[in-house]
Amino acid sequence: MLSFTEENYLKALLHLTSENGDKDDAGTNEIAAHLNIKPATANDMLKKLKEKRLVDYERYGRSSLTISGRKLAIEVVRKHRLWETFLYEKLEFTWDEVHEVAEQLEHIQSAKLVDKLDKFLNYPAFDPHGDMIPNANGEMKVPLNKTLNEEVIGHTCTMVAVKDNSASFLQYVDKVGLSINKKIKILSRHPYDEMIEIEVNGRKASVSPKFAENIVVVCENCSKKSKFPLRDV
Amino acid sequence: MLSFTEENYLKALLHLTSENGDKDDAGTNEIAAHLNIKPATANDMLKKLKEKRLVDYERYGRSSLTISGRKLAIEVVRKHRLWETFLYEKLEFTWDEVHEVAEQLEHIQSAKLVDKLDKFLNYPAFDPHGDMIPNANGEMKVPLNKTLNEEVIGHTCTMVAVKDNSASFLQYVDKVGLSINKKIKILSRHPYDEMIEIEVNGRKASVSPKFAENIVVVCENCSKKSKFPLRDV
DNA sequence: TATAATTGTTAGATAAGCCTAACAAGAAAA
DNA sequence: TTTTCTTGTTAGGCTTATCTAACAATTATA
Repeated sequence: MLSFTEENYLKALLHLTSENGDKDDAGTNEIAAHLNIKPATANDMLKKLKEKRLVDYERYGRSSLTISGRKLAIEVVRKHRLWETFLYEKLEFTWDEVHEVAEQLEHIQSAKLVDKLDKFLNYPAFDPHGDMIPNANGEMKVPLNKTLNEEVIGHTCTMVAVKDNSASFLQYVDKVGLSINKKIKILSRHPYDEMIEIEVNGRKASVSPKFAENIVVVCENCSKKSKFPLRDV
Repeated sequence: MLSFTEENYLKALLHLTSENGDKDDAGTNEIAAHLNIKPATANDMLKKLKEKRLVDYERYGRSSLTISGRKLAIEVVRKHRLWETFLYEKLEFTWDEVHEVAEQLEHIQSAKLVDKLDKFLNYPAFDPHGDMIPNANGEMKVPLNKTLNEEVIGHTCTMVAVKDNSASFLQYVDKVGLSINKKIKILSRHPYDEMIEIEVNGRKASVSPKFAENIVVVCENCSKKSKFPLRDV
């Protein structure tokens, strides 16, 4: 069982490597800065996590997660984003309030809790910030930054974000029955005026290309790649 | 801000005093035993909590909570029982699984979270074990162990427990739309056969005295006393 | 390549929360 | 009332996670 602190180091390492792009390892100072602690402290912890076989660390070298470390880190990220989604969707928190509380909730130890929460939220793929939520196997759908207007007929996609934040547009979105994480099925497209027939929550609606242009979606059928790939152990 | 540990000491003291009846103070050994730690450790903490004005402690004397200590302890109990209710009612946990996870969740710091959770659960008065949940002011309704059959016409009561645990009875309970924490309004009683007309979730139903005899309720109108009274500060 | 700047490490200290072992105070019993 | 038992306290240690200050290795620069 890991301490809160240890979990936070793993999470930091995940974010500094796989997540924020190019690099696949991180320096001690960098890790310390990310966690708002001193390099000396991070150094001690890296040695401890190396002992536990969660981090690859060598004296004066850069550090990265082992496979087991990565798995645990992804589990923490999964919990964080599920809790953020819960706070936002069920408890009326605003998107900017969720992070702080989720930082605490992500450390609750109970496999059953996470799985039941996931089910309760209907297996969301994205949190209120639009970040991907790993599923129980650590896999994620990578968003393709497609708009609803570009979606293939017959496919089912998930709404990720809006491009237009005006009150009038958001009210329209609401009226159609759409919101973040809603599943949208593309039924057809009228050749005459390009109007798109969609289905949301079993309810049909017809939207214009202009409207569809401002809805960002990810298509479950089109993308399979994981942001934090969990190579086989 | 209190640590998890400090919160647990306050909770222990609350349970050893106001809750479990007669005594209104607790000995050092008793507190230590309740928390599964050594008396020496408890002794240190009692001195620390006295410094923080949360506990009344004197050398070689028995300890009790101050008004502020009691308030904080009740807040922890409130959170514990709200989380138990959430796990049971929303996440399909069984009543014997909720405690362990709630022991962790009760320490999450966020006033907004507690209040929103309370609202989300529709301000429940009892947790899955039938224990009273303090409201935002630390007040609780004391159950009177009344059965539905004894309830006054016109009053609204809350279902707390069942006396008969047979499958056939529980299915009947379910069919009528009843479950723990459901609010029941007593509409009338037919003089001919003593059948009781009730309203649950806006739905009317007619139940027999035999049925009503096996439903334990607490009447919001009949009891006002708090189990952990929060005297005025 | 020699020096300067950056980055990483070690040693020693502190605070929280726990322990054991020895001792002191108070209560009960002889 | 003296002895014994129970209860509570103190002193000194341990671990985790943090710090500062001094030092070492690596990398960049002149």
